[in-house]
Amino acid sequence: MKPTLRAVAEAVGVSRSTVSNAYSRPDQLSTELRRRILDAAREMGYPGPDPTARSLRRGYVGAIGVLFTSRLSYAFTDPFATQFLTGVAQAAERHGSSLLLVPLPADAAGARKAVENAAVDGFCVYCGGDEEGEIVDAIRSRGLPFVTTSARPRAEDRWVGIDERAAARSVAEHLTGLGHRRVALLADRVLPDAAPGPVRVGDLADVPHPTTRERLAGFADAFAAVGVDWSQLTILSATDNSRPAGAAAVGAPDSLPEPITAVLACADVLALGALDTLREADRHLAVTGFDDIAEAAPVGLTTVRQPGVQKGRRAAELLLDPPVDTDAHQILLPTTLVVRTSAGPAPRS
Amino acid sequence: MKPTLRAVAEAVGVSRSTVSNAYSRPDQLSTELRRRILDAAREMGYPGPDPTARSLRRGYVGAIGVLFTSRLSYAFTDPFATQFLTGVAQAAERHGSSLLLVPLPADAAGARKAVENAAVDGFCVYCGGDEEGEIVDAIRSRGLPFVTTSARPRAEDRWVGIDERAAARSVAEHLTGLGHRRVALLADRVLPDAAPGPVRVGDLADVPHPTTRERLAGFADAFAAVGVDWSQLTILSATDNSRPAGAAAVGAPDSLPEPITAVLACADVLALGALDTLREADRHLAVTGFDDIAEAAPVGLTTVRQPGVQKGRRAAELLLDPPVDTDAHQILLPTTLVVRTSAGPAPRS
DNA sequence: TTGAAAGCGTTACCAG
DNA sequence: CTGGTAACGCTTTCAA
Repeated sequence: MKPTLRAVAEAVGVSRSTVSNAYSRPDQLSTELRRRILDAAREMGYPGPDPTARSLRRGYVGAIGVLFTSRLSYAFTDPFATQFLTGVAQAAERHGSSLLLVPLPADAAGARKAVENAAVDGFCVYCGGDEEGEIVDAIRSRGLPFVTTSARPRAEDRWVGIDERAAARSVAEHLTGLGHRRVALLADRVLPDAAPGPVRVGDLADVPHPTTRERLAGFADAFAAVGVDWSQLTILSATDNSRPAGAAAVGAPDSLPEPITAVLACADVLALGALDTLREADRHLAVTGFDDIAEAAPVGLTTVRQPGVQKGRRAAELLLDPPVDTDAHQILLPTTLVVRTSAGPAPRS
Repeated sequence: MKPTLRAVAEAVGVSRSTVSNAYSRPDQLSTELRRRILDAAREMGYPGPDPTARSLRRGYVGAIGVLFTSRLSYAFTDPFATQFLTGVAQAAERHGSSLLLVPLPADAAGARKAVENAAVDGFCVYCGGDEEGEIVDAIRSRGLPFVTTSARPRAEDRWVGIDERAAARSVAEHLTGLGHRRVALLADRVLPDAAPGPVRVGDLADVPHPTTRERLAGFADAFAAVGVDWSQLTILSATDNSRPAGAAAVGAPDSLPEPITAVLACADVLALGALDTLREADRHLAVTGFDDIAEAAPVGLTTVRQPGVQKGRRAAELLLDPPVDTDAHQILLPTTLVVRTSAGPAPRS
């Protein structure tokens, strides 16, 4: 039986408040008495105030939650997610908070429940898909602060992110500038249950994931500007945001519905996978990525850089000490086109 | 003002227990009543039972803590730590638990406090240094279960790990087999405040970190077996367990106290750093690592593989559903010597 | 500087 | 199946 604060109080012969003060407000009692209490506590094996009870009473937990749409183990496997988490961890650490990593079940009800059960002071919503609405709703009804990082939210909510569409457009323009006209766009789960490979997407609005939607739209913008419209673009869907899934999605490049000269991926990991497949097939198409993860540079991947660590850090800061000025509640981070060698000029046809 | 369970009860005209049951024990009331309660709750904006209050009452949190000795952001940066976390996350996820990542301040008192304040059901102690004693002590006095992963603990404690010494010895024997006799051992913080580079270590017992101590001992075993004793080995200390720190520790290879033909690192990241420096200096020494992280294969690093993901997974499992048989509370994982190209035969002198 | 009283929001037990 | 009562372990006024 663990001793409680009460037991210590009785043993020392003081009131519970005094013992509590000995731990939490040393200035409220004499050094000598405090010493006596702490000593007695140690002797009795009292481990200090129970964190749960303390949280309940104080209304403050000392931890922030990070919500992952995909499997939790993903968090440590995906390079961009890792960058983001590093940033969050930096800010949390400085603030003295812990990080609660919350895996979200795929079903909306389960996700809601996960949010409702997390003992935290606020949430970083990392990359929600279409279920983000449900999640945000659950957080809001708990009355906790949160920061989102994908599609731009309501004006009153906190957000840190990039201009997805413009960023995507910038790589795509690089490709149109190089003469590419027949291209494939590669993204994770373009449509809900798509098999790996080409899919028909009648309308961009059908794409569930907002970030993917924005990036595809950005790509499309650039091609539209040179007279290539949406229906002429090949869309490749991966089953996952991972290198193998990217490789699988490209499949047999020669059997694609349309001949292409370039692949524009919505993430570096996908682009890397595409490169794997193409190298295997000995095809030399132009490939571009998105994010600029560490693995991109060594293989010369042309991509758009977004500051992942900073994104995480600023998200956590927004949560932990929000700027008084509400105008500063939404932070737009810069992106840069990083031109390397993976995307050369289109072959003259 | 967030509504509470009590408010819902009053609104519906039932007792608090009934509302509570509606959430936590659906079988305790009629479907119809439950529906009415849940509907009313939704309407009032009641987000469901407060997680903190629930934890206090139930005596169960639904989260396990992972304790990091080094900076928290390390967790996502260090490849081996990442593997470990992935494993922990897998197990936690399956069990429906969240992961609380707890950064430990460098000072013992702070670390103790961090442990005492974490609202969790148990701890995975990842890689404690010499302060592990203090930490384990704090956990124990809270009466929570824990699993450690470094030096083998008391018989009654849970542990998952490898035979550090034998594993280290196996790489070292590979090197002695190749004829190496004058070598340097490279490790993270061999002595408490060592500057990067060579240090004198009179006695292995002076090395604070138990894992490092074991690995160095294993290396030494192999060399002792061929007549090279401890005092003839050069010890290189890094300031950190990272690639740059490894690079810095090797410093100017030609200015080392003794000429060497090989560097045995206690971690792949350090070995990688050493390789960076040596390549820079155009020196072609043999280099070996430890862990077999993903980056090891591409550069042909000879190393010892330990199953990182599995280590994390089994640690978490040991915590989440401990085997009834206490004999199974300590799990020894296998290691394998992985011979690649980074360590060739010693030059004939 | 100390202590008494009043919760924080739940859930468990047990009687009805 | 329902509801009253008593905690869970602590912190925080507020008055002494």
